[in-house]
Amino acid sequence: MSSSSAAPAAKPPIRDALVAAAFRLFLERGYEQTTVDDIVALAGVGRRSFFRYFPSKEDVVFPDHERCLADMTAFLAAGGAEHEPVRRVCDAARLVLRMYAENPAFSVQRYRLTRRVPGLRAYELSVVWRYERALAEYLRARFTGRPDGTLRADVIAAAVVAAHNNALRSWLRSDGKGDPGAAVDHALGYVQQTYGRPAEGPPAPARAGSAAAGAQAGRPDDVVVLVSRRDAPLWRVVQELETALGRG
Amino acid sequence: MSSSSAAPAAKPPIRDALVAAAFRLFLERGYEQTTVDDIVALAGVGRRSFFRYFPSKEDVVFPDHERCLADMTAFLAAGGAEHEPVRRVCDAARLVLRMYAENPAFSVQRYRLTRRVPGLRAYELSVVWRYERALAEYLRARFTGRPDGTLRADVIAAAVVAAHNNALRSWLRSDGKGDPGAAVDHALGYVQQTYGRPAEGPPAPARAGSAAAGAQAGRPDDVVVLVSRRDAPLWRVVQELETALGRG
DNA sequence: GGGATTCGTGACACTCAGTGCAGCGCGAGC
DNA sequence: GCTCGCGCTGCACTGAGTGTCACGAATCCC
Repeated sequence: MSSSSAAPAAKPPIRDALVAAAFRLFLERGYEQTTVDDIVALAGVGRRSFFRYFPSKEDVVFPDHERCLADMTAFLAAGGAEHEPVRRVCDAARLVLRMYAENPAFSVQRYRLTRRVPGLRAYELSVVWRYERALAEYLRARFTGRPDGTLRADVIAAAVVAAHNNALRSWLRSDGKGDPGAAVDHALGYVQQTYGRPAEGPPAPARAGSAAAGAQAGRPDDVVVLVSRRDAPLWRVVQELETALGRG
Repeated sequence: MSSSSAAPAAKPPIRDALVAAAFRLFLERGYEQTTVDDIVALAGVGRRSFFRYFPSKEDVVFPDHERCLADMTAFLAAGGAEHEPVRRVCDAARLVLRMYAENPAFSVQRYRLTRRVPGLRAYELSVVWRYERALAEYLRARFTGRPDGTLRADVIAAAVVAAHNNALRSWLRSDGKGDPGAAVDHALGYVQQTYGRPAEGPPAPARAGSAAAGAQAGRPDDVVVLVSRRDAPLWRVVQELETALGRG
């Protein structure tokens, strides 16, 4: 997937032009110092068109969250009861990370913007809240009948979002260097270990005694679970890890 | 009510008049159907005075959150290290409940309002976010030095807020009947039982990030579970492993 | 006690986000 | 060719939020 080129049917070039013009100006002179008229002037379109593509000025800063949210709800709706629920919502959260990781430079710029501008921060909160609600609703459905179903669902959803954001933000603060996936996996692993029951129904795919390796299927959420004794020498663990990953 | 007389030191009767007029109109004809001019006309003050007391139209709906937030930060700053941190933030969360419980009728009306109006919901999110940040900052300070200090702090703060809100909202949905304190205690008890160590003088010995491990004694859970993405770079996995083991 | 100061308030003017509406170009179909 | 539909534009309007100035009352200083 080379990003741009080709694309015989880039349906809205005007939308992209608006995003590009907006970010150019936002970074140049700041968000609040830039009016919608400035943006449309630079993009070369009419002012009314801006609001046809984005319901508000804030929306242009998060042009793909709506799609990502739809992806997440679809992902949760599709996956039935085959997987352990906590693991499922963790995987759903990884979809958000993937969107951020697709454009590291863009994500970092946006992060700096949202940190400085209170209005954008508030907007981002409402976006995050919708993700959290999607996760919570899924968990509520899976937890119906349990003693504290909705409470557990809400708390776990909040924990997943907080862990995801903790790792994501630390990656964004480091200017998008390194692998955000590992950090998010680590953070979500913490939550999963806290709330997830080890196995249920059909067990999670990759389990093993000393090291696990489901080899096949390059699914993006393909993870490895390594179990080791705490007092094992580090070099031994690493060696085992290499074997499990099939590298080295 | 002979209004005038009495009240030797009701410092801002005008502020209260604005809140009263605003809620009267909001409930009568809706939030967005009410303009600031309508409010100031009913309150009998100039339009400019409204924005002197409330920075925005949304703020008039949450007239006491600023004070409550100040109370919470003071509470957290005052209480030193005598108490167990998780219990401390749970107690801090109860301050918010107390504020809601002081005026049940008002709280219920406001809840119905914020549920219907997206703009108010977004504003409330930003308020809740500030509470959560206060709790998280406190926990971060208490967790400095621990393996995943900031991660744990953020996750626990989010869990506390989610549990609190779960109970609070269920109370608000029931029109403020019953005792909200009991429900919130139950919800916070769940979080406290999940994250809080039963008692502590000196900090807990060794806990690992993605791994559970009481350090000493050949307890059967004295193992490390590492969850990682299959395609993560090896050096990153090793780094994570070191963190989890508490070495490095 | 009288004049200067300060502070809270009101009134006017202005910017800018967001919306409704009417017109205009442009490709598709009968 | 004419029309229908669609997307874009321009224009006018509402309403939130801000800067500024004028007025009145309480205060302070002499």
